[in-house]
Amino acid sequence: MIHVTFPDGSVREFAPGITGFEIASGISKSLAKKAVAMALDGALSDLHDPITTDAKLEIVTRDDPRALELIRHDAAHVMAEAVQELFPGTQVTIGPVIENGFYYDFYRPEGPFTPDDLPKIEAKMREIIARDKPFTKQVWSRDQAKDWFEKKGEAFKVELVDAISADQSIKMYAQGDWMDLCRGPHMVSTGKIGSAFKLMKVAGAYWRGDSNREMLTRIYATAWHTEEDLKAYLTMLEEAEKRDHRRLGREMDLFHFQEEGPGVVFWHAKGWSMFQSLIAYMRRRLAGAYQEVNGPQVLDKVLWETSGHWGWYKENMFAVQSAGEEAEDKRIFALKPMNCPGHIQIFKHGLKSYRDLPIRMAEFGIVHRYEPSGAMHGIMRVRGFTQDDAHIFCTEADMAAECHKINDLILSVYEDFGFKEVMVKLSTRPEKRVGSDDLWDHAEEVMTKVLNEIAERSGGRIKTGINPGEGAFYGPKFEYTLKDAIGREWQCGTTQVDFNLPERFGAFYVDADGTKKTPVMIHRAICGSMERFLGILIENFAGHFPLWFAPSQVMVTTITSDADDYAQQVYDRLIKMGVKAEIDLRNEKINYKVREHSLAKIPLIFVCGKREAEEATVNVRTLGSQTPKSMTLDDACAMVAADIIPPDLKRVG
RNA sequence: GCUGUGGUAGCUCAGUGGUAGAGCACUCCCUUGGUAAGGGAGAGGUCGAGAGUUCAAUCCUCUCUCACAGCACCA
Repeated sequence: MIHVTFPDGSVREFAPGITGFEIASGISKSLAKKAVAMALDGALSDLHDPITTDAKLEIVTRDDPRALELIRHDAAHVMAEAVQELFPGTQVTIGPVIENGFYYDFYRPEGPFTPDDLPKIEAKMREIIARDKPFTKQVWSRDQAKDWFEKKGEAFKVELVDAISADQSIKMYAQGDWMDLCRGPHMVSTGKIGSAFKLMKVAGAYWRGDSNREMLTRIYATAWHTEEDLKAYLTMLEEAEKRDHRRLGREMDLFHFQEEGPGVVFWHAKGWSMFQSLIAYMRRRLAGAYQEVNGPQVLDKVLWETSGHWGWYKENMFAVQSAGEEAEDKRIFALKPMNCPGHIQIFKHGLKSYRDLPIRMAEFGIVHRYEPSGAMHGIMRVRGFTQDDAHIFCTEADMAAECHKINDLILSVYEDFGFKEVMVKLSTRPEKRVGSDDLWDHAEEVMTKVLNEIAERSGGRIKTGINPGEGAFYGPKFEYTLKDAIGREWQCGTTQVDFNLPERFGAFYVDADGTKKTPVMIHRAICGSMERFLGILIENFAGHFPLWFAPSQVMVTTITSDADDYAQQVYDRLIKMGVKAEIDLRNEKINYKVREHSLAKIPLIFVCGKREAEEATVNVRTLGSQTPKSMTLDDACAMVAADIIPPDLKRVG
């Protein structure tokens, strides 16, 4: 007999081999009817699997949160069946569950699916679900599975069977007449999938993610417990689209792109004002600890050969040469893709003593990288961008302390922009690397210790983790990922220890004993790319920036032209105070002006009418509020003066 | 870079093998209106670029380019 423990703690005895379904049926008919799967010691499995050992058992019903994964997975199988029913000759490959849904990759010699095919496939899926055929499992031998797929012309499945390690069984799941290789588990029948799903889009995807292999046609879909959940998800997508930085950038007149400059940003006045606010803020945060420098934009390729970029990174670099056909100077220069070689030249200029270390060299460096055309995305991924870059030249003994200093700064900066949830991950040695194992052992040891200290000091607020093998070839690194207002994660900051570059360039300092020593170099960025960080801010705030960061803070506007002079005085005063104010004296109704400036997401509208002019007041309308508030001009100015102070300056009082 | 889909006025988009249309925005006129669109008139486009087919191309074909979605990439 085996002992089965139920969620309420009770234990019952059963004969070995009893199934979850049998147990559920024994409890109640309705439970058996509602059950879709079971969890044995927390692991989901098929309801009809035999239970052979003592275990904790939970009967999983369709409304259980864990069933969602099953709904999606089952739906993927149904999608594959629907496709093969509608389009014979289409090969199935893989169809995993992903965040918010699932996809299935198909191979079609006659070309990819089009969006027009989706409604047909979806209708067929609903038909299959209505048939409500049970999912049944069989364990096959490797040869049997290969043979079966070969006969069906499923070359990709044969490859998958081959890839399954010898110690694992080959499981085949059938739903009616249709059968697929699958790890499982599945629900009891296709009918349990329900109707809250929708095919979203078609896309190309490489077989096994390898750009040298076949391009498959992928169908993405979303699936949920209920129609309400589905609707909520679709609404969320619409919301995300509304805060797309490319759209807001246009609507708020921040920047634009045009054909002649793929991947480079035309910053308009308001966007540039934000850009400058960000840099001004960062400069204040660096003051005292860092020296800001500026390296040249264009340098002889020889320098990039020394740094190794010309070998490693050439495909991503822009070469620059005299454009004159008659020019004698045929030297090839490169537009800098990184700032480090420039900083090392500055470090090398003049002898450095151990007393000078650590030297923290910062630059808001503009770099150009030839990104693949398909990689570009608004201001998030561009070919020309500004890094808030710094390089710290220090001794090995300084490393841990410097990493901590950087960490404190990064977390504090993120918090000033309202990002409280941050994840720090340590990337360890990759396969291809430079430096001895001893060196890596030591560096990883130091950084692991730092990582643990970061987690401890934050009191659990900062989550940490390890990315094994993801380090740079020249050293381990920390990567900082923040979470935005709608839960998306963005990797921004990075701290990278480098044993390689200082040596390549022959950088050294004179140590206490008079000998030459190679410094350790730490690369670090906080925002990463200023352009991208601004994009993240735009989407995070959906354009509703905190007052201190808004590119346009106050709009002064009038109700009638009688108040023009007064409004002008208000505007002048705000400008003198350093407020980013604008004035709108147009002969338009106040409704019209309020609507326009609200849509432009200007945080404050100071409405001036005849009454305000007489009483020296302004009527303050805050973005998002329907009820304006009358204030004396002095009070309104005092309020604005207090609220435009950036958070770092507010801290010092 | 790969697969697919697109590019028509500043923006959002309609449209046709006989060289173009709407709404908003813009300019002017009327209107001076108290918190999310007052009314009228006007101006504005080499239909992404090049080549081809055709009597005729914005429309069909090809090449290029840019954008979008996904993949791949992201020292």
